[in-house]
Amino acid sequence: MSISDRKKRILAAVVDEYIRTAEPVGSKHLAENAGLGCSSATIRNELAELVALGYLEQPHTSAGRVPTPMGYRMYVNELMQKQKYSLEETEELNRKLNAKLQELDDTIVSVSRLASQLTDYPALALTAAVPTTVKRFDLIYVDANTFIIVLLLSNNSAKSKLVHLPVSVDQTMVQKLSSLFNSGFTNVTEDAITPLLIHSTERAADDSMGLTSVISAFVIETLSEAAAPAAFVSGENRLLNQPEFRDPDKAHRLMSYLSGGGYVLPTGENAQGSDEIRVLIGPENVAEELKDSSVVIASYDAGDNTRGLIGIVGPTRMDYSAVAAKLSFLAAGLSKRLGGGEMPPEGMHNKLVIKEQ
Amino acid sequence: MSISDRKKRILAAVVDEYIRTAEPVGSKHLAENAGLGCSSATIRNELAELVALGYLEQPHTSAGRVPTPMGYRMYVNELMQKQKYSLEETEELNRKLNAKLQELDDTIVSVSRLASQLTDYPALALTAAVPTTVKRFDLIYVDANTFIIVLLLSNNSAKSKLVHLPVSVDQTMVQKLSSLFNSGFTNVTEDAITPLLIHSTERAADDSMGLTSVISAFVIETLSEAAAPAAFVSGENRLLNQPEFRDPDKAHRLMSYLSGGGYVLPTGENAQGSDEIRVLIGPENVAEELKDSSVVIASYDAGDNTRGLIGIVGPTRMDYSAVAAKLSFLAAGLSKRLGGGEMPPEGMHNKLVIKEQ
DNA sequence: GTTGGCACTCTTGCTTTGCGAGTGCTAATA
DNA sequence: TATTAGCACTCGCAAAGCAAGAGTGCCAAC
Repeated sequence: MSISDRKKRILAAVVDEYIRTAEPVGSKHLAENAGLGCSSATIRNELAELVALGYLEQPHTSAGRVPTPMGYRMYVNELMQKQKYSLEETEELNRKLNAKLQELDDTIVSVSRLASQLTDYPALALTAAVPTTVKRFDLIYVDANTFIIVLLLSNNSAKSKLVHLPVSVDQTMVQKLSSLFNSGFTNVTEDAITPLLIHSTERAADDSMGLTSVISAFVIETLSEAAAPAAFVSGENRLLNQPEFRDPDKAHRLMSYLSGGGYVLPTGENAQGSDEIRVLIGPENVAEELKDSSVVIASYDAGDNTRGLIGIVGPTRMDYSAVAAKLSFLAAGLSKRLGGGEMPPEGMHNKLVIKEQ
Repeated sequence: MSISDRKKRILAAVVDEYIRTAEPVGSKHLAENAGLGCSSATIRNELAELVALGYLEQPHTSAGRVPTPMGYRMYVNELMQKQKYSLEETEELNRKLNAKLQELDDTIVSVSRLASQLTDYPALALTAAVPTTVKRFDLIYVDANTFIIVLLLSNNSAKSKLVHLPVSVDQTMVQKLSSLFNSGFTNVTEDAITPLLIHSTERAADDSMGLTSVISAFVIETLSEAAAPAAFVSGENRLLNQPEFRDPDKAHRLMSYLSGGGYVLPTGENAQGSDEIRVLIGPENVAEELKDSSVVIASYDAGDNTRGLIGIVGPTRMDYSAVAAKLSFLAAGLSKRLGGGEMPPEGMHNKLVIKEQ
């Protein structure tokens, strides 16, 4: 069912104002400031209907109106003004992003931190879950008691570990193991590495010192670590900036839920989705702890046809527009760095596609 | 100046009770519950003197007494009952610690997390600052455009990085570089790797493709990363459990200070100190943000004659005794794992040495 | 030096009260 | 029929007032 154009304008004005001030907004204020061209009485009538329709509610008789989750939904889907960044702002963002992206290793962590900084809400990041394999093995003989395992992974990273042994190994044994692992343990995922395989390798190498199991343990650990989607949370404490979290108990509940890990982000169905931003408003969230918060999620191309997620948590009274724009920008930046994606061309990254849940 | 024995007993009772309840404690309550064997009137006289001496204060006339930082200091130095763990408790702690220590990599992070969990205060960890060098270089030739750099560091860890090149290199060049780096870049600290050294290596290798600079950049980055003392904070949000941080602004201030990094821990002078626990009470802290909080710090043996720090932040009304015991236990566990230290024998790890600041 | 007693102080929580914001309704108007 | 002005009404909120209770300081007696 559609609602009149004027109702939409009024609803948008209410949401905008409420986002700004966190105070219920009244008819008089709208008449004076929203430029709707009608009197407060008219607006009152419209507001009453919007309440009846479920888009707004009043905390109590004779307070102003406050958006319901349904009201936010409508706002996000249809009414919200898309943020446009000026050239300078784009450059500023790019500068910040690039500064973060310098630090190679934990790109996602630092981008999530940046997201939190930019939005002043807590941020979450979920790395893509990619089935990973070992592409190549190297064992570097250091001395009789020491060698280094080097794994080249299918996600194009190299992992290494120094192994110290109580017994001595000779160089030929190291070479034998190296070639055995290269033939038997490459290009298979973690679950293909069975105790059976390990055992047969051990026999083939004539290894009585447990080297085989040390190496395979490292392989298994590395693969599972690389494959598991890791979750990061940053800036939890920014919640305390929001008036709706002035109650320390409430804040604490959500914060400990957040630092418990990012189960917040729906891990499924992020395979396809492209540049769209997903918004989960209040009760749309599955987790009980999030029932009166909102989550905004962007997904990024993590390479290998996989996608990771980056998101923001805040009160339902969230600046959806600004948050969506920023996340979209960051996700594009991540995609560019990690996947085959491209930064959206100048002035285009504001073309957000908001997908209804 | 020393104070009477009874005053000490009263002071201890006040601090204990205040730690427990966070409420100012009155004379009547002490007379009834502290087992001091004298009447409330007597206690009132003593309390008045303790106030005059600066160990206690009253928030306002006719409220109970509250310890001053000086009062806490006295408590920590002389009065506090050392926590003793029963056999079961020791085992429980050991079990938890060992569970954490399984996860190899970020031992310190997980121990700091455990510390926060156990104490219900935010925890900090600072890894030891060790000048690190490369002991050995390996370059693994993967294909014409790809090779892996493997560094064996003086702290007995191996670091690796996959390098992808736009141009092709032949295997002999990789070998040449490998031997050059092994002779020129090993056993020197980061600051010995000058642009001059890099440049001369580049010429010696006849490298026109910038391989030398890629490799040396990785070396420098790895060394500085390994050498820099990293700081971790966990469980900031537990602050919100403390009544003194019910004011969201206050909590927020401290929390963002904390997540800004662990500049909280005095990094210097941790070289020698052994099993002692250091306590910084309120204004004894240098950082403005900590002036009405307390910090408890234990140091652990991180091997190579270096020591790291692990600490707890909380209100001055902190359960010093419990915190000190737990930190001491964890530090001993870390020392055992990382350094040459030993777990204190059964029933001995309660022998805390509290060092005055 | 210790204790019981007592008047005094000051916080805290509760209830009361007045105010103002904002509404809903009605009647007049375009 | 849609809009507007006017007005009475409701309700939350903050200031004010009040009673209770906790704790003190002091004094006189032991």
